[in-house]
Amino acid sequence: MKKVVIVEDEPYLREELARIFAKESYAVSCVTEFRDVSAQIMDIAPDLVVLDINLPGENGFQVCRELKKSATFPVLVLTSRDQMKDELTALELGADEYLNKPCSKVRLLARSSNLLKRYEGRGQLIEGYGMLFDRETYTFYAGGSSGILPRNQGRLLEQLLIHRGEVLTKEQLSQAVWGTSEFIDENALQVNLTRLKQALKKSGIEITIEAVRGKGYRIAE
Amino acid sequence: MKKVVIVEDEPYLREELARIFAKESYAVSCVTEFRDVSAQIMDIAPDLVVLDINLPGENGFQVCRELKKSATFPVLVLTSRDQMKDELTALELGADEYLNKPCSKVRLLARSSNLLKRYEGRGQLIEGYGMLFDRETYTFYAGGSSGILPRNQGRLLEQLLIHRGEVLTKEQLSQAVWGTSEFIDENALQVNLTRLKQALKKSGIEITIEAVRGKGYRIAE
DNA sequence: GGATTTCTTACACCAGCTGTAAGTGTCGAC
DNA sequence: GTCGACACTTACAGCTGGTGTAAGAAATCC
Repeated sequence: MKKVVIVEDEPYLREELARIFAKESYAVSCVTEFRDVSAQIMDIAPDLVVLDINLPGENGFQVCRELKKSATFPVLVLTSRDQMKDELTALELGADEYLNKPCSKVRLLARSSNLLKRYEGRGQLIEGYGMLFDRETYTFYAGGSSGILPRNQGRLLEQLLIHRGEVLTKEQLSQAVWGTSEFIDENALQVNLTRLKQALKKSGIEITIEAVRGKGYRIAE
Repeated sequence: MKKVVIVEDEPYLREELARIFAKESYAVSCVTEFRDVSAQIMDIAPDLVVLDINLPGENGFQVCRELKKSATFPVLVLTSRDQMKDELTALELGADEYLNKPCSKVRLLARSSNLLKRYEGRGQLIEGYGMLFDRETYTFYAGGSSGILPRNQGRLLEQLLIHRGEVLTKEQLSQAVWGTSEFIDENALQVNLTRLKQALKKSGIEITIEAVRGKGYRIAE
């Protein structure tokens, strides 16, 4: 069953949308507290987000931008602002669909299921730094082509991407690669990191892994 | 530079569309002969197709369906038939976008570049039989998870998917896997096919490869 | 400048993909 | 039904590519 989150401040319309999706056997959640909306949504980890742009407190565009930074699900913008400018902005920010209110029930559902179909089977794909990365097979997509990382290098990149920005200790990385932090051969980790860096460079992926002396490693911004 | 193919029978509108895209630095091709349209398009191998539904001779829906069987590029349906039914049909067939004529220049371009952005960096992904298949790395996505096929099995599946429905001779398959049809060891091919079948079964992919006695192999419908 | 940390390179080991071979199963014509 | 041709299965040995180890070079810090 697909999970959909509805972000809409007008209570009547929110309930109406919830009913429409519930009737089609979606699991529906609604955002009713309009602070840290993107964090709330990420916690739910839905398969689809229906997002209004005119929100009290927060700006819908901002929410969209934040979601699209690391989201693995599509965002459908549904709004009564029928300015072409808004449509362009939303699409520019990476929204997957933009519909004007009022919107017929069938169209909304058709577009929704179209989006879901397109995102299907992409559950474990991480997005970022101009590339897609499959956590299961360690396949990456960048610049129109794709490649595969060996298991160890893949696990390292996976950790670095998930905790992008943060510094990861060698213990954490060892844990991720070998499943244990006992008797860590620091050198083995080191060698695998070097190999990962080479692989990324060779594939034209612009990710710089930097050492933080005495602390660990992180992706340089 | 992105290649776009325009399929539109009305000459004036066709030129207008061509101009719009050319101005935005797309490489534009137009279909003017409305027979075997999908084959013509596949030959061009564009990054985007703009497709009218009302065509002389051929049905636009049919073209869309055929393209989406093995296309690695998005299809934008642009038509003056403003029936909701048509929109649903097109989306159902896998069209990536559906716009009504007349459509503002900016909206058309915005939606186009949005589609291109979404398909960017996805390598050569083929869709079909409830799965996605990457022709470069032989990674497949099905039922929410993913896996990798070894080189030979991947090449076999690739050929079968591209020519789905058709019967492929052993010579064609040997050619695809080893680059030569000279001195074909039929047994080697046979073994690899068996391995492929096992791999597909193990991954829960519902593709049945059937032998056509004395002719070759094909995917059973 | 010396100590500590990080990085590079080379090498031998091993898993998994590969083709070969030999044997079994299945189909269709007579 | 029987026979021959074709299709399939299984086991095995070779090879490629990912892996950890080791030893030494480079970078960084005090």
